[in-house]
Order: sequence, then structure tokens, then C-alpha cells
Amino acid sequence: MTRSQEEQAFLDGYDPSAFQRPSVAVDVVILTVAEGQLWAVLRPRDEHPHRGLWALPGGFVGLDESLDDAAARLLRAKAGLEGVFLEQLYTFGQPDRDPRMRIITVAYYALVPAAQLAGVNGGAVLAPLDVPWSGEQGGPVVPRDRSDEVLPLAFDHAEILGLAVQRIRGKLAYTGIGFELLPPAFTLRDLRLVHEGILGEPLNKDSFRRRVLASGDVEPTGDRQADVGHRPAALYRFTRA
Amino acid sequence: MTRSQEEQAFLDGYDPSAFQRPSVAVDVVILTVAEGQLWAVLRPRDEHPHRGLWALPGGFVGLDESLDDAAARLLRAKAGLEGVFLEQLYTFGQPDRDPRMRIITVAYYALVPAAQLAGVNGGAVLAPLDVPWSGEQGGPVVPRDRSDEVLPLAFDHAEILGLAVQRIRGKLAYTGIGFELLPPAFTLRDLRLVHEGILGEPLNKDSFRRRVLASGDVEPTGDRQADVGHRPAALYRFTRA
DNA sequence: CGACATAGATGCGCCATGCATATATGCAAG
DNA sequence: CTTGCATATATGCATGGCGCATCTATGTCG
Repeated sequence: MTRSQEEQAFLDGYDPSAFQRPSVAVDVVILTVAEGQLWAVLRPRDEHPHRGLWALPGGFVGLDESLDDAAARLLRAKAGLEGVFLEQLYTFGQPDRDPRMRIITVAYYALVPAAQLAGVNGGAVLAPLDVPWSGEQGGPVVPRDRSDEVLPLAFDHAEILGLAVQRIRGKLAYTGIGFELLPPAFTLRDLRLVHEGILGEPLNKDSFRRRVLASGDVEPTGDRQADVGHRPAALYRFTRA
Repeated sequence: MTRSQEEQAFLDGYDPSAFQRPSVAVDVVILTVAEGQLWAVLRPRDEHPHRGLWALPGGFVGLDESLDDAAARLLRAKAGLEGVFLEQLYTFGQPDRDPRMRIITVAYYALVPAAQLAGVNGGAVLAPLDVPWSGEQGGPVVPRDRSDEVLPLAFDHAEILGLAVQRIRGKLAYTGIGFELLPPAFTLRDLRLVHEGILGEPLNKDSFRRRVLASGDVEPTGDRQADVGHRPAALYRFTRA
């Protein structure tokens, strides 16, 4: 695109400090499925505000990085994750959502196979999610600890978690996001358990099998399970098309 | 929520000007369906940058208003619209998307019955959209004028338009957004033409009729069309449930 | 060898949809 | 008044996806 001399002169004289501005942050909902349910990565807040409560990994957006880059950077810095599914979710901008000042946060969600989250540390925990609604109704979602106690969340992070669950439930049927939560080779049972964990309800085993095989989304690797106490299932891979 | 004295002291001493910040704007994609296709409201840019190109109605977010409020304010100020469907679309934050400075824009989309957009003025135009892809594939979308010439768009607004079209195509099947583009009373034919205009492809007339009537989303008003040169169709209203 | 657990295949019935056909109802031309 | 036209509205049939039940296959373990 060629730019006129006049437009260039305008840009040279532009004063970017003329207006007050909000801060812009990125928060990342890191999700996985294990034991038939959804889990999310949370970090304890060790500073004010909301010290002692739990929060999504997040941070401010650098002036020279895109929002996607900021989310990927935080995912790496706060959870050691790289190369995983990462997509923008929604932008939260209520003026009073942070007591310090006006902070607009662009929420992202990441989908990670459970095996890759085995070693979350640095104070972060993997907490099972309690989704108190069915289907795509929506609403806040709260995490619990091992003894089923609610982990209180900072800011509006329960709404963000809820929207993330609503979004992946909706996209599950017509996209390949289910495969983002599985290793490269998986059984049709693994895939079904991931879907059931996301949807929060059981699926018909045979219909699921037929539908997946007919979709063309998977192809057999040729291998089978090993070391299981029953007939080993065939392994499949996702055919990205 | 009760806040500790210590936390309050922290907040009192917090300096919100410690970091550099991007500017945050809101752009609104105002869509309607008429003559079997999608149309969008565009305004000519009469200032730099991109003077002479066409842009979505937009503006900066005030420090004390929510993002939703900012979008509603701009919708009223730039197009005179109130009480219409308005929903957040996506947030665009490439560092170089505006040559002046770092501007992150939260895009919204509004759906308006064609009759309410008859009097768009103040320089704004209603332009038919050329969607060069089918289904929910996605990609840029460009507007044209009456003589089918492409209206060149400023910034990344062709991507924003494209994402808006992709979004409403996706939500058409499982939400009531189709009704947002119709007056309170409409025929099943009107509804089908709206769906066809959004999807960019013809639909089976009888299946559509059966599906809509079975969905419970509409109920007859009891009235019929008047002044048409053929058998008048029954009028229906949307039953918000 | 036989029990057990899960994988995987097959058949049946239901229901949504595409498609074709038949009938109904308003207006306009003659 | 009659006829044609355009669209609305109803009905029947074939197809395909899915829930569900049943049957068979194949690994481990005692």
C-alpha cells in the first residue's frame, strides 16, 4: 500500500499520548480432560489484589506483540507449554472488574492433552471443574480441590472459565478440537471419553463410533493397544484436512 | 466481598501510570439482509490515516464505560440505532494494524431489520457484501457499490467483515439470530430469504417450513399478508423462549 | 481351559430431511 | 364471470443418521 506525502506528514505529527488509556491484559484458560471431566490450570495470587484467591494465568500485553503472541508467551512462561491449541475466547471489559484500575482482558483458551499437564508446577494446580449447567446454557464455572472444596476465584475468572466451557462444548460437534486433547495415537474409546468429559454427559458408544469413522476425521495407525486386560483396541490418528 | 485493610492500603498506593498502554477502540459491523444478500453500513474516512477509504463505524472506548456500552453508544451516535441485536465478535490486536499507534479494537456486530436501515445517512452507506467463500470457511469480505465496484476498506476491516459473516452463518442454525433481521411479524418466506441471504445458498422450501414450524420458535399472529399479487401467506412472530 | 472385559460388526426402528405431487387462495386480464 | 398466474400450504415417499439391542472377536488372568 502506497501512502501519500500528506498522510505521512499527518502520521509524523500525531501525538499518541493525547488520550487516557486502559490497560490491556491476556488471561489464558488452560483446559484438559482426564478421569471423565474437565480440568483447568490455576495459580494462587500471591500479590494484591485478591491475594490468596485463585486466578487464571495471565499478564499484560506488550506494546509490540500481538494478542496471540502475548497469549503464547504467557502460556510458555506460566505453564511451560508450547505448540498447543490456543484460540481467542472473549474480551472482558467491565470498568470495575479489577479494583486497581481499568484493565481490559482478552481471554484465550488452550487445549492440552492430559499427559502434557502432568508436571504443572511453580505453584500452579490442575483443578477439576464443576459445571452447574447442561448443554450450552452458560454461566459461571468453579474449580474444586482434591477434597471437593471450592477454590475461590479472583476477579471475573469464574465467568471466563464458564465461557470457555460453553465455547468448547459448542465447537466440539463441528470442529476437530476434541483431538487437541489427545496424544497423536488414540483409541475411539479415548476420543469418546474426551467428548463425554467436555459435554458432561454420556454418549452412545456405537453411534459415536460409526459417526467418527464415517466422518473421515480419523484413520487407523495400524497399531493396537498394548498391556490392557482385555481385547486391545485399534489406534487411530487425526487426519488434518 | 469484604476487603482487608492491607489490601486497601495496597490499592491506595497503586500507581496506574507505571506502564505504557495501547489504545482500545470498538468497531461495529452493522449487518442487514435485503434483496437476498447481506449488506453492511460503512462510512468514508474523511481524516487520516486511510483518508478516502471506507471503514466500519467505530471509536475509542471511554475510561468509565464497558465495552458493550461503548459499542451501543457508537451504534447510536454513528448510525442512529438503538435496541438492536449487538454482540461482541472478536478482538483484533496486530501491533501494526493502525499506522498511528498501537490500537487494539474490540469488534462487535449488530443485526438490524432492513426497514430500520432505510435512512442511513450522515455520509454512511449501505453496501452489499461480496462473500468469496462458501459455508463457514472464512476469509476477507469486501463491499461493493451500486455499480458493482469494490469499495476499498481501511485497516483490517475486510477481515473483520469476514469474521462477522462467518460468525452469523455459524450461529444461524442453533440460535434465533435470523429473527433479529425481521420485523415483528413476518412470513415463513421472509424468514427463509433471510436465511438464504446469510448462508449465500438456496434452501429447500418445504423442509425449511417444516423445520421452523416444528421448532417452536414461531407462532402465527393470526393475520395474513395484504396487497400481494397472489395467495397471501400467514404472518408469524418469534416466540422468545 | 474357561471366565471376564472390552472391541467391533450387524440389524432394526425412528425421525429429520430432500424431493415430488396435489390442492388452496389471492389478484389481474379478458 | 372465467381463466391464468403466482405463491401458499398439505401430504406422501425415499434416504440417511442415530439410538438401541444383539452377536461375535480377541486379549488377559486364574
